[in-house]
Amino acid sequence: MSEQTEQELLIEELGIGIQDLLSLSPLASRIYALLILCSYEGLTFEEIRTIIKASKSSISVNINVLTQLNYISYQTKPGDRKRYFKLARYSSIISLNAYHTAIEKEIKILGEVNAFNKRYHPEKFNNEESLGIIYQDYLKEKLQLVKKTADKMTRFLENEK
Amino acid sequence: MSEQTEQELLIEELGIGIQDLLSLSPLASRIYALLILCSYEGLTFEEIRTIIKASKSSISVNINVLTQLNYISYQTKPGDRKRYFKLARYSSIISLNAYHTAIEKEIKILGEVNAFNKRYHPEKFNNEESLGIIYQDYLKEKLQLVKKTADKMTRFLENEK
DNA sequence: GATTGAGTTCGCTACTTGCCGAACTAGATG
DNA sequence: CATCTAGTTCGGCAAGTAGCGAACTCAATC
Repeated sequence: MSEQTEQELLIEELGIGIQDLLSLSPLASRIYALLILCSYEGLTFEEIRTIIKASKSSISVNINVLTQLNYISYQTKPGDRKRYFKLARYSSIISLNAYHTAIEKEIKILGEVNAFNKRYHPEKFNNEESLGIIYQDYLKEKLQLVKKTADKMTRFLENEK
Repeated sequence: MSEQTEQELLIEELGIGIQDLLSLSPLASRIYALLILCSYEGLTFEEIRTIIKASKSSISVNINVLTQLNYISYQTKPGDRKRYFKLARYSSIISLNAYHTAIEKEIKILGEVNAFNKRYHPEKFNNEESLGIIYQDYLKEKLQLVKKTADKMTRFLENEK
């Protein structure tokens, strides 16, 4: 299988993963996937367009979304109007942070649910509390893990700057 | 604030959380949320309908979806045609397992991406490998955590049967 | 055997999403 | 100042979703 074909298949597969994980549009996910696979030197608007096979307008909109979210960034070169798109340096950390926030919210809601049950259904709380607490612990551990990973990544990126 | 009002607010909040987390429809998520809050004795179709304020048909469809997915189940009583819906005993474990599968898939894709980069962009792999490996480790730890939690819950539920 | 009650099925509508093409803008370059 | 190139904006269309109401089924009861 050629690099191109292999890349195309990976973009589709990875794209769907990204779509589920970050809730981006299919096109935005494919662009993100492409830049994960080969953005070291940066790809131009036209290069992205040819590989992804979508209209100028859609590419434009979705590149802007990804830029806004800090998932991608671009460089320019003197005497060259094109922009060279690549993964944003801290993109992985950005998305981990978004995940961190989501977990915090889940913990908050779970706390409210537990409080509600404790107050209005104390009779069944023996049961619920324990399942609730196991889940609460799980969320807290996950939060730790995410934070630890983000820190590890930051350290790594700072080092090789 | 009355129990009712508080419950309604919690259903909305928790419902949205469930919707994002399990990708269920808004209505299915609200029903699930309701049963999380007060399903110990089981709620009838009509009770659910009055609290959630939706049409019979929509309630029917969404209850069936939740049942299919093993998130909820029901009991019947002799000489009573109604069904009494409640959380399925293992619902939390069911959803943790779904999550487990999703993480495994993510690990697989990440492996493919790393292999692709190693093969076609070895020059930049020093960098990529390290970020890739940090993320790989993170996913593996998360997988462990999910498994551990599911086991803990299973043990708990077996015990108090 | 007619009626009631619990739930299902079907057809429809309103809304949202994702993308496209065509027209446009703005900053170089001849 | 005209032109070319990189990218944006706008209007619209096609497909998918969520939910509704009305008609239906099927079992139990009178």
